Amino acid sequence: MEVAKVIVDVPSKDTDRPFDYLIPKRLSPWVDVGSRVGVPFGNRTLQGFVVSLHLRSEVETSRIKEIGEVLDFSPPLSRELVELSVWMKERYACRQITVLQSMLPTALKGKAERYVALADPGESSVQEQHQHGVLFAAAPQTEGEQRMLDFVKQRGEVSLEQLNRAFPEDSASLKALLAQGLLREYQQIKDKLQKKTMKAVSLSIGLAEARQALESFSSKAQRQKEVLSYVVDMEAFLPLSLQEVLTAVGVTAGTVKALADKGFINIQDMEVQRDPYKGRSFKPTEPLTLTAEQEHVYSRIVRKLESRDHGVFLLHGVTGSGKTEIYLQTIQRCLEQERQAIVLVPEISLTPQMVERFKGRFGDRVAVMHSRLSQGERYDEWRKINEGHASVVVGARSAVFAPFQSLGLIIMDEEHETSYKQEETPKYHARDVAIRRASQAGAAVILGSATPSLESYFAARSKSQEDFEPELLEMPTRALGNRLPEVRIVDMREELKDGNRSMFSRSLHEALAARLERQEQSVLLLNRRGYSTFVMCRSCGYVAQCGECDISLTYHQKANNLRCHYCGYAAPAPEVCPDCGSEHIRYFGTGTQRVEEELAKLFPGIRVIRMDVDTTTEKGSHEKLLKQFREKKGDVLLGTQMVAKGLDFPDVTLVGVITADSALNLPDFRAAEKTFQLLTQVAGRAGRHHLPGEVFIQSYTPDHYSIIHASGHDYLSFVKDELKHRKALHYPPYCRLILVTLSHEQLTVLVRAAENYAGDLKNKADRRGWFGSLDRFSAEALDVLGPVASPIPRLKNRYRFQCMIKWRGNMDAVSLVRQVAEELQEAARDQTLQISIDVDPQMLM
DNA sequence: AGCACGCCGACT
DNA sequence: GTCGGCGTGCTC
Repeated sequence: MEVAKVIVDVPSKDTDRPFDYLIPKRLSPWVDVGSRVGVPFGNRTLQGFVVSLHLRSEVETSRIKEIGEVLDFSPPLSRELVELSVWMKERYACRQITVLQSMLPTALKGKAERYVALADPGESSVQEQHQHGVLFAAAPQTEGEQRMLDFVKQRGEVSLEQLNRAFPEDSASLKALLAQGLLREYQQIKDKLQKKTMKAVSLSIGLAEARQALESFSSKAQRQKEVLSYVVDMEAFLPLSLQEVLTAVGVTAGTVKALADKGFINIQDMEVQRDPYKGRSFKPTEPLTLTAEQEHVYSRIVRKLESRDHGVFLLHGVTGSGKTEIYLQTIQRCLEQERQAIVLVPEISLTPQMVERFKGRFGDRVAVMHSRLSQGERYDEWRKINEGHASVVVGARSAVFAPFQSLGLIIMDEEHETSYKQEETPKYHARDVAIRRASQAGAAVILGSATPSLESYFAARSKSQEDFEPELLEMPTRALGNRLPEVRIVDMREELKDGNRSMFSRSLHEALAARLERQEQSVLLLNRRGYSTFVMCRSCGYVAQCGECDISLTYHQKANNLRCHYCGYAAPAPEVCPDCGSEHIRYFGTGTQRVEEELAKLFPGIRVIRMDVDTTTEKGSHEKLLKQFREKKGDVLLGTQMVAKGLDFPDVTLVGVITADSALNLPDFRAAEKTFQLLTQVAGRAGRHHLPGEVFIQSYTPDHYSIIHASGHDYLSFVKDELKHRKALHYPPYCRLILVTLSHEQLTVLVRAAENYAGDLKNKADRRGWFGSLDRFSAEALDVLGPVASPIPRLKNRYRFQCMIKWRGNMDAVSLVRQVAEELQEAARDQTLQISIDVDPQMLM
């Protein structure tokens, strides 16, 4: 193996291909596919990933450089993941380096740092000396140079940054020393984050000796004596963290340091594994006896596991049917085969409760990964997996890249959740990546949901030519045998007609009152999406908007300001209309804060726990609020979607949805599906245990099929109705979508570019015989819609236009769309024209 | 993405 | 005459 192909850390079109590097002998044992390396590129040093090894290169020998350094003891990526990155780059039309980078914790995103060190004595600039005609030993010319040279000599090597700090404004000396060949400069990749270390205290003398020493302390060093006495007392727990000693004894670090200087104790840096769940104990659990229904499902999956073949299951189980127990027991089988398992969970439902179920069954072998962890914590969990100390990972989207060596099972809970789609590049869908990865590894996939996405369900049912055909497993009954709660739809138009202008219908009001009386708990859901509080002047119609993004500003009561949700712009809330000066400026929209106020008015003394983006920004606050509610410190849990996800409260007997249809009117073809999923999910929240539950859905469009079927817990009927709509309007699952968004600072330039794009694409597709209406009965078809202004027409001072591509068949639509985009960018010769491609978009607004 | 190379304006 | 503007092209 002489040559390595390396993808370097430059995310641009021209560099999105492997570059060849020689592997120097000294590094060859460390270089493998998946290695992270530092390589010279142009005149700088970059991080890169080895994607393949070869005996020779096609590139002219004189141009090839050597790999500079290998950055890890063992490759952070496996061959399997490198292969997966190639697939992802093509499928999602993005750069391979962005994919590779997103497979690793950000701590491993190294950047080059420049260093200065003494030059090797033999290599001093002999050449220059001869040019001067005399041979002389190179020596510093000025006092400044001498001082700098001594500085470097003392330290061995100094980062350029450090040197500049020590000798500000003296780049002349550095330049001279480099030119004379006394110093040399080089670059090294430095990781963003190091392993965490901790100051640890331990005894440096024997225990008996220490006890004796305690007697002889002078009265002047009483504090030191206390410290030593504490350390002796805690002898069984050595080494102690310095921090712990300081707080326990109540002294400063100086005191402990003095004690160390006297030779009684020593203080060292110790590497610590950050365990975010440290200090929490998890009650071990035993496998439960499966019901007949669960047993059936379980054995189907296990048979697949035993075969070690790839297979996908769609597990459609109603809330409470015991899907989690299926997960746990199939993982158990997987581990018995010496294979590992990934459990994907939507970010929002990755609560301690959730983690507990897995830690309880599999203990320390479980690693947890989610965005609430700090960068360092995530790195530690990742290392735990990479070093083979964990064999189960529970995590959000990106856990699909967990570095397991022999993966046996990937479970995706709440399969329909939109958060599985990453909205930043690479814009991948974890479901599709999971299936791809599993097929490479010969692993099984379980997609679990009470309300599977139409795409997955359709694929499972129709055995279509889609790229995956999950086997459908049904679990229609609740494991504990209790009934699904009764759901009542309340027609809010009737309420209004009868003069009730409150946001609570009379029946929900009554039901709430009854719960308060019986001291049972309630959950209230406000689906605020697309319904945020905005500011409008009733006199002139002025609406406060963000000047950069053309988006209505949202009112935040706590800070009393207006904010743009897209770019973060904030301005103080006006008291009079900035346009006409009128005082009739009003804040519109029903936010959780307003509901909370109204509740307090209607039910004095009511204890409301409010959960929304505003109250859950702090780390851990989400969990804290839920814990409070579980401990019955609140009568009502009020919140946005996040209260709907996977929560399980025994004493909740009432669930109220304040406005069911606020999401229904959004310009999104999945609006009905999302409404159905949300309602079904909240409906499942009530009465999971001994107490019967009741659900109220308030709506202004109570006849809508998504609301009616959700109230009947009738997934199949919903699917039937929804598929009819999708088919008629040519939407997934009857075709696939690609959303292309173009943006530019100047509207006219943008419009022309967008029109060119759509035109070029149509022409190219036509030439290949693909272009045509999806109406026509043909296996392959591609339609281009637009260009139109994006639902967010301006963002961060850039106008945005989009084209929607609908297509079906086995064609490579993505690469066509990408190719046309690249050609347009090339032709436009305009760096400021941006084109972004979203394959299988989830967010259309 | 950077960074060098390269060809035209306002200054010592 | 030179310093420097940023357009274009390359990086194994």
